[in-house]
Amino acid sequence: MLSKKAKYAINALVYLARENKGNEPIQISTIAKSEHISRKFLEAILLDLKNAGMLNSKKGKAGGYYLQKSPDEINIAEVTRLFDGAIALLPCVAHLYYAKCEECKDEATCGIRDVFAEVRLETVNMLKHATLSDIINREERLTSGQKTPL
Amino acid sequence: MLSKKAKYAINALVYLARENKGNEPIQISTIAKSEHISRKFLEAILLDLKNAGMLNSKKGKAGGYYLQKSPDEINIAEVTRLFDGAIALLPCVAHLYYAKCEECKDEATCGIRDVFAEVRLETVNMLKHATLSDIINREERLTSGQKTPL
DNA sequence: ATAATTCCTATTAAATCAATAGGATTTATA
DNA sequence: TATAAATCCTATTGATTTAATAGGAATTAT
Repeated sequence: MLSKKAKYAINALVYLARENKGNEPIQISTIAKSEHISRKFLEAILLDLKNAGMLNSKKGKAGGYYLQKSPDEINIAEVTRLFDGAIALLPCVAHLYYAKCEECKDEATCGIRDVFAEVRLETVNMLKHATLSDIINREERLTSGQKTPL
Repeated sequence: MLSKKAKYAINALVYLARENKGNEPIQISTIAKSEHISRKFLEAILLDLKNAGMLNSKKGKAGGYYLQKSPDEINIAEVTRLFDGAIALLPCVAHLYYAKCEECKDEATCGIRDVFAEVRLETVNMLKHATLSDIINREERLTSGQKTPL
């Protein structure tokens, strides 16, 4: 399961991508109210997103947060990695967070590893394609009741 | 990431499927040594697997554990669910462990949910096909250096 | 009877998670 | 230039989960 941090981060990012066409700063408390997130908790989350380069902020009165990158350049893979670490289900198949399974005898011939390598590959692939733009497209498609045209 | 319990359970099951063709009971301590797992910890894990119907045991002297179902009827999806709960990354897309995202406004039109529903579907699909037999096949293929024939 | 094994319950130490608290810093604007 | 309103930063906390450990009860082959 995703952590609450990761989930709230995604919700906040999608909110900003949806509501903030002009890129004027939006306050933490506005996002917190709309998305039903504790303001103080969200504060820390948005700061992390800023330090990761996805958001930028304006300080002081009339300050707030806005997207630093375009909505099709921010994807769910990088957000979940930022808060929850590896996407892989086993450390030995992670790329950015690789670690050896201490109990493993031979990584190269491990059938379990082989399974989870495939799972990781597919998952990362799907989450990388899930950009903020993509998510908003899905919202619109679901809202209007359309199906994917194919 | 999988919990250690889930990982150890998979290792133990694959061990039993590989080493235990005659289905005579194998002792906990034998598996623990081979797979580098704490004996006491493995004890609890194997008991859970027994209660879930995947293993059976013989008590007393010369007792031990053996597979209750055939190796192609035990898959990684059910093992990880047993120890780690839902495979889904969001509660709202889980099937067996469904729960509402409290902060969600409308599940039916949520683009985030839509993404994670796809991820879950693919993951469950892959993990269901990853049976003990399949894993041992992979081991053999990897050991002999063959590629999948296609 | 004995030894060897699984079965069962309880406890624990450490880590992680989800949040809260409080104030420092920055900035628009009256 | 004072004030209000916002982000920024550090520290703390309570609850939960994880990964084990401990100790003994029950069972069974020899």
